[in-house]
Amino acid sequence: MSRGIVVVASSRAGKPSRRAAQRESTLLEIRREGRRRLVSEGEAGVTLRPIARALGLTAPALYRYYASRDDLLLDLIADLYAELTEGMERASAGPLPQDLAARTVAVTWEFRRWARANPREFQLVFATPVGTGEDSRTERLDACGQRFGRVYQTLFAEIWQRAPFPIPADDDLDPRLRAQLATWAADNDIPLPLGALAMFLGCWVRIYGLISLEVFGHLGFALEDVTPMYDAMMAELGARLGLPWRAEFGCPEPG
Amino acid sequence: MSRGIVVVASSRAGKPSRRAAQRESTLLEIRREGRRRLVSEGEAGVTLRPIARALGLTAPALYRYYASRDDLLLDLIADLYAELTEGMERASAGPLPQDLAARTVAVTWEFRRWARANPREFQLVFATPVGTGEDSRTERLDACGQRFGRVYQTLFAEIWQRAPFPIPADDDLDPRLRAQLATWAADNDIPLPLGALAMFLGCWVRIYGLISLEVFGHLGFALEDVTPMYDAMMAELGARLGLPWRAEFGCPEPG
DNA sequence: ACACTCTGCATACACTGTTCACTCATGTCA
DNA sequence: TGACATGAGTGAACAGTGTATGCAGAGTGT
Repeated sequence: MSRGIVVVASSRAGKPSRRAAQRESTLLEIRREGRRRLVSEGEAGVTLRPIARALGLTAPALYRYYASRDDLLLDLIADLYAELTEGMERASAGPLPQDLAARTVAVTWEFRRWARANPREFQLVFATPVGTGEDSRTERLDACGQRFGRVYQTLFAEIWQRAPFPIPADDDLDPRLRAQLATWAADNDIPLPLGALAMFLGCWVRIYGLISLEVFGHLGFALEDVTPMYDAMMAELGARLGLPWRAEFGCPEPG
Repeated sequence: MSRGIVVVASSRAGKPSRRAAQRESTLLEIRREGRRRLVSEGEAGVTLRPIARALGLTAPALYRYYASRDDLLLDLIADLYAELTEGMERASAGPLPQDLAARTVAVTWEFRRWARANPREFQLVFATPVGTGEDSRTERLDACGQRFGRVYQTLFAEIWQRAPFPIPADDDLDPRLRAQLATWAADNDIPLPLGALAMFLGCWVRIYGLISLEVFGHLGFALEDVTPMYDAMMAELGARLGLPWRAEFGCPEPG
């Protein structure tokens, strides 16, 4: 289902017809309003009638723009997801290109910042079981996920290529794990040794694990403020990756 | 609100009156039916009318047992959570008490088993932002969380006390982190050095991170079957904790 | 000016959680 | 045993929800 909405054709020339412009505008308004509700009240707060009312419409009118509520929601989530990725890409491009340590810090900090600023969206994107919802959902978010993953993957590859760091030898890897890593590397043309890939996954597990635990409040039993532990983890990861760490990488701001 | 239901008084003597027994029975049926729907269709699938219909009642009747749908849901989630903890406690008690490596493996394996068998409940319990829902929710689940945490905490303390393993010195810890760990240890009478506590949190981050990523399908981009990586991680954690690892700890079964 | 498409609306349907007034069986007490 | 209170369950109703249908009117291309 879910693909019942056809993009309106613009008038033959390049300039969009008045109607197409109007459509684009209300489409934007719908997303803006929906997003506000998603962020402030969570997934359940995205309901059609209030959204429609906010722009002077009625609920069925929204079906001219989205085939279903789920479609709208998916669009909103994908938007947030894309924004996260763009933020991380910007963060990665912020420091000098050759300052890989600073770029790693900036990217991960942006990830954490976004997660803490948008806990509900973080849950929707990063902590929702697969197979929940329709396939279109999984499909679309997978596309976003690939772009997200590329940020870390390219950064990691750069780090390795600039200055290889100690990794486990292929023979030290579980044969089953080794086979999977080999498949992954081959399918995606990743020019890294298998041990480095294992290391990459290990780093991702720790970054994701710590930030998730923080966002979901599952470190409160021990830590009131996760930032010091986050800093310590990043420093350790930096050390393992052979990144020259600097004092300024620690985050001064509390909470 | 949410506490509008008073337990019916049993007749003066110990034996429950016929009515109290009946009540207990239908209460159980409600939970059983609700649980089935929660597991099979997720949080949104727990709706009053179908549950009531399943036991030959109407929806308002359920309000004699639960003050609201949220209350019922909370009960169901807490039940699942408690079952997880009990499963892990059983797993910890399975091997010989002095075989700490086997107990660690068994406990964590049970955690992973439960998470994969109940992804939706795993999300509800371990991956839902704090502050979502009412305070009673947070409160109740926190109580369950404490019991859950105790399984790992006691096991970890036993490991350390039996045979201390290398830990960072206090001076090597970030002062802010050190202070938080000290507070935590003091408030809960944990007889472990601060470095060991940092290590505990680090282990928890990795276990939680890997299992979450698996359950939420965020390792599929690289690994088809997470078990080998899980085994590798457990072996590494075991090595760090000085646990004598044995080949049989690896899980033979795929997927 | 025509025909056509697209937008939006009113209505309706089947749901949802929840409240209210009411009935009727059960339990308690004089 | 009779009187009374309690507690379980009901049907009706309310305010919501997503969604389907049919119809009006505006925008657009010929």
